[in-house]
Amino acid sequence: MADDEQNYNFTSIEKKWQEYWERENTFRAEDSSDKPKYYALDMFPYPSGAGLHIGHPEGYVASDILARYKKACGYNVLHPMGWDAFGLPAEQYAIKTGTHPSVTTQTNVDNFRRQIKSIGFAIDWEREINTTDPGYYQWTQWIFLKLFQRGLAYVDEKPVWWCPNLRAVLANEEVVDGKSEVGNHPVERRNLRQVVLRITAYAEKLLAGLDDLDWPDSTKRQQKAWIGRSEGAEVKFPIDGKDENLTVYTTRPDTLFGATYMVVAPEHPLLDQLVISDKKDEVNAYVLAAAKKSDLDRTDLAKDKSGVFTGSYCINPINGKKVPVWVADYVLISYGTGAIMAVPAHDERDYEFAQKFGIEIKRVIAHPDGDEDANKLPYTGAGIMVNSGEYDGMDANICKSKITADLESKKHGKAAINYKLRDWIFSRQRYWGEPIPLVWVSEQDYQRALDTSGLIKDLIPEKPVTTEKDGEILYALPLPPNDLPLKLPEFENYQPSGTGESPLATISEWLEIWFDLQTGKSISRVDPKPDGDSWVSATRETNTMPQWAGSCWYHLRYIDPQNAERLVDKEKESYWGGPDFYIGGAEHAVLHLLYARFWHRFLYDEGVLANPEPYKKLFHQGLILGEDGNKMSKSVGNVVNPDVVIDAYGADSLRLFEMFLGPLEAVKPWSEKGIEGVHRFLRKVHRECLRTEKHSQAKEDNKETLKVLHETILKVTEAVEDLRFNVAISQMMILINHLQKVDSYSIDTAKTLLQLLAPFAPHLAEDLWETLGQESSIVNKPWPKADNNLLIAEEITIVFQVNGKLRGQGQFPKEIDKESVILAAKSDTKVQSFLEGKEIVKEIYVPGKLVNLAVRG
RNA sequence: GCCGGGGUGGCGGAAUUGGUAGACGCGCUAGAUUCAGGUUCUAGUGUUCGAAAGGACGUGCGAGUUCAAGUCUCGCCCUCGGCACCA
Repeated sequence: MADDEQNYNFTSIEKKWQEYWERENTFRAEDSSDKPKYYALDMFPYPSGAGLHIGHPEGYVASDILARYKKACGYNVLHPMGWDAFGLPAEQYAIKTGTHPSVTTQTNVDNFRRQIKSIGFAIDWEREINTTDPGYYQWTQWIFLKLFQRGLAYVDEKPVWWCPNLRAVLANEEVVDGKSEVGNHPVERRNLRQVVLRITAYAEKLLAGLDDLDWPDSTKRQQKAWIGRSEGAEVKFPIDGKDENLTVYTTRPDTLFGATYMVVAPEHPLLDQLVISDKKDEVNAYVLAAAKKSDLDRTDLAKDKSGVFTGSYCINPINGKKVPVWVADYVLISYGTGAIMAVPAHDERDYEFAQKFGIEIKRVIAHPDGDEDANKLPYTGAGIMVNSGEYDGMDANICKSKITADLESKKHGKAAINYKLRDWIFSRQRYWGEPIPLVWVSEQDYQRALDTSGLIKDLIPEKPVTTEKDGEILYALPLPPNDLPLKLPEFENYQPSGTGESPLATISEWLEIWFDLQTGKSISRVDPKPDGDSWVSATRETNTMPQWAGSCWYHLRYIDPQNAERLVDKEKESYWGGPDFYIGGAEHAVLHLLYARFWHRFLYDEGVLANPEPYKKLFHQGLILGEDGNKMSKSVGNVVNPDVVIDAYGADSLRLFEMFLGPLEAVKPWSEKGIEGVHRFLRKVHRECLRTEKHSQAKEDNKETLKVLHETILKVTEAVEDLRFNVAISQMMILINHLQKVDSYSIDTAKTLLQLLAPFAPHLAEDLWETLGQESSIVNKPWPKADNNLLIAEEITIVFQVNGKLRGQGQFPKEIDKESVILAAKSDTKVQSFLEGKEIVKEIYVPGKLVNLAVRG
């Protein structure tokens, strides 16, 4: 290596410029500006104790390159960072060690911030947010109260994982192979009181809103499938011998004549009435067995159908025929009406079931063409109606609406739309989450609240939210918004309550309160009851919110992180709008991205926001695997720590390499050798830019240099716009390889290269920019523009093909005509050797590119 | 099972969207610099036949369209994701 002064000392360079950017507030986003705005958002991390993983920076570097590029293009750029810091690991750590989750969280956040800063991102750190700050979750609670007020929150019993040994509710990820992750104890499904959000009320809006989003198609498809809209009909089947109907939902009303039996879910409310006394024991046993199965068991054991005949019959409304009613767990209570009409001839599951239990299979749709498969059942395609009375001969698809209309006119049914989407269980029986700002009062006190004019009355939903506790019906009342945040109480014991309730249920001085029906003020019942009739005794809601809550609206808070009056200032929101670019893992394709769209759309409907959709442009970065091609994991021991990489090669090399690995969206393995390659490239840039003797003697560049330079400007610009950073980097490598080879080049060319490199390797670019005699930071220098005139060479190479195979080439002036080129091709000796004894049947000329002579013989 | 990506050198990946396949990087070979290692530089590097000039073959497999196919069409194989009894 050359002497020390010439060394690329990335450690000191990176430290120097990180301090400079912080001191100068280089990346502060201005709230009002004449410039157009650009808002680049990363999915914010959960600050785990393990620290930053090599996968985190991949997305952050991508958004940072865009942020820096847009800044150079003259935009007012917002690139913020924050912490999604509520969640299970901090609580589990607290249970184990007694350390308060807020302490753990603070330590982890500090570590994450240090690591992220060490990579040199163009982040406006004044806008840092943390979902566990009361000043933040105050507004999470505020949004919840809005949802509550509009009747979009309710309370219901819902099944959750319960571990009798741990006496605690477990999250899905705490259950591994049907056992608790901690201690390997058996777990079961158990119904517990849950707060639920009515996201299904937004199914149609969430579906329709997808159309205009610039998102990966696969993500849109997943959301569509998750919402699962289907069109069909609800059909009423009178129960034989009873004055009652069994209502089913079907997407195939055209197959109604083929309905030879019916199935109700084991949880169906009419099941008791349907079961005849002879069958009671058998059905009860079946229902009990089904109840023990989790959703997963019921769906996993897909192959073998089971069920029991109830002994009852229904009347098919279309033809008056009697059909038996069965109970089977392949029908789910949560979808449609919890009951189906089974058409074995035209549905695979019904077919399998009918085969197994010897039930009639009646074909009602004929195969449209008479090939060998024409008689094969089940047949689920389209066709012509048969065995269907007056409908015979009609096209089945057309018949769907006709039969539905006919049923409707006889009041036997109606057209219906169904969704797979379920309401969102919004409560967790945990400590480390946002407290839900509701209190529970008696029926009389609830009535009084309705009759008492004051703050609370206006915040109560039209339909009361109730729950049953110890045989008494309790009514939910909201805390007033101006009393938020409802803070998590300080607390020493994080052990589960043992009853399935949150640990908060054990803190009686927090739980039991005096509540003012007029103002919503509350104080602990440890204190004496205040004077005044409107004070009543109440208990707080002890559930907390799920981790999703804080991430449902954080994109808004970055716009106005300190605002104590509103969740976001309306003017600022209309200036910044939503993120112009949002990047994060594909694992959030449905849950986070759907929940956030729901809240955002709700706030828009409430007039709080100006835009209906939060994330216009979305991108998923691909996973970075370990060097062995496996997913990085501690147990395999293939985890790469960014701190170690930065120590060895510097942040610029890390940034560059994460982008050079391959397409941003692709899954790709890490490579130690590979990072050495990009590190060499940076060293080469460093060395070449400091070779003053080489560019001081040249005021101008030769034509070839200019061509390569402007090609590079063009390609890097296009590649950055298209998020093809790997291609941009290889083009910069081509340029530096060229500069290294020529005897001299202008200092402007070196500076242009630095500008192109700056978004990728900002520290080195800044440092060399300064060394080359510039006055200030490179980040605000306007992005270079390619000169198209310099891209066109005076001489062009045209290749000669015979029958599509390359046989020669020639240099021509760029204005050359077709005839001359073809003549030249034919005179080429090598081409001639392939033409010998053959007849030319066609001559193709692609201007400026190639000649192809098609020959025969 | 259904839906959706993807199969290009020893490896990561390029290819102006039908027009010179393998850019760029890694690795490897040889040489120069060096006491040596590292660094840096030069040349080479798809397979195969050939001493060479050059030829043949070549983008998972098989067909097809075309003057021309990694790119378009059809069939198949493999692989990676997502969903999974949704009536």
